[in-house]
Amino acid sequence: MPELPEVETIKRGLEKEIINKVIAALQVNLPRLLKNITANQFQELVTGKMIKAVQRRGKYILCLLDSSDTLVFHLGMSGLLLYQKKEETVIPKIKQKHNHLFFAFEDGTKMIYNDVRQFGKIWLIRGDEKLPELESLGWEPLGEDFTFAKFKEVIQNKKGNIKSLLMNQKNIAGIGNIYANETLFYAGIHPLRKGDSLSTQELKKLYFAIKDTLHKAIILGGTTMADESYRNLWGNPGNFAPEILVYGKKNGYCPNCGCPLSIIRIENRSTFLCPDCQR
DNA sequence: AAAGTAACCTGCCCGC
DNA sequence: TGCGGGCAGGTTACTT
Repeated sequence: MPELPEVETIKRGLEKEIINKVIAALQVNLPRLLKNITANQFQELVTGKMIKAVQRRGKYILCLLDSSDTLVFHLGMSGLLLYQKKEETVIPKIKQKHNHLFFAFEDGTKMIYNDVRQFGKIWLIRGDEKLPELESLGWEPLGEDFTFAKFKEVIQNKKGNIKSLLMNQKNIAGIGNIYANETLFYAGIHPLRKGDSLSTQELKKLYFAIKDTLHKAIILGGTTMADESYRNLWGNPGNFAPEILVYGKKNGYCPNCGCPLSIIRIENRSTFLCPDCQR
């Protein structure tokens, strides 16, 4: 589910709601989600701690605690973080049986980690210990230091297809299937083109497509497809879906030239493209 | 070195 | 109505 814009939206929600809140109680219903710590240790190290800051790196959410440990979430395909005030109504479409982690704050509010498919992962980084998953991440696509020169450097000498290069988190952190499809369509580049075959002009188009698309998707609160799987902290859908031009458009037509879109599979992921506009 | 496949999970949709 | 197959916004490990 969540790619950079969705994760950023959740991160911004968390900044509004949980900064300076103390985790009074904790309930772990699915210990398997905890990756570098046992449920007992997790309880011990997180209970009573205050959230001092929230950050995003790629598709990861980091909650910095006053103990100098860091709580890290990766939402996988279907993970949700939901915030609830005391007796607030539960969001009907979200099934309570997939609530796997409960963080109860001192003020009576709570944060729930819900995940239908259970591909999400949670870590507790102790002090200044390093988490390999974070260390290996590539450029932050909306970062100021991610210049066109850096983008070109990352792509231009690679032999793999451009879609896989975009989705490889070691190159750029945060692009998933939706935004890879969309940005390649914007740039008019066929997803199977090799990285080292792209001209400077093509790379430039793609670079700006990435910056613009991700930026716009964040402004609109991310993408919630018809199945409504993605929700923000308060259970509301994002508004980028109407802006989507090719992803998920089975039997759809190119908004540029009107010809039928094709679907191919790359690394076992559905890839939507216009065979005419993307070359 | 790169590309393909399977695995981890549950749920939904479609065709028969 | 039910069943089976395929698919879903991610990542990793293993095989060709």
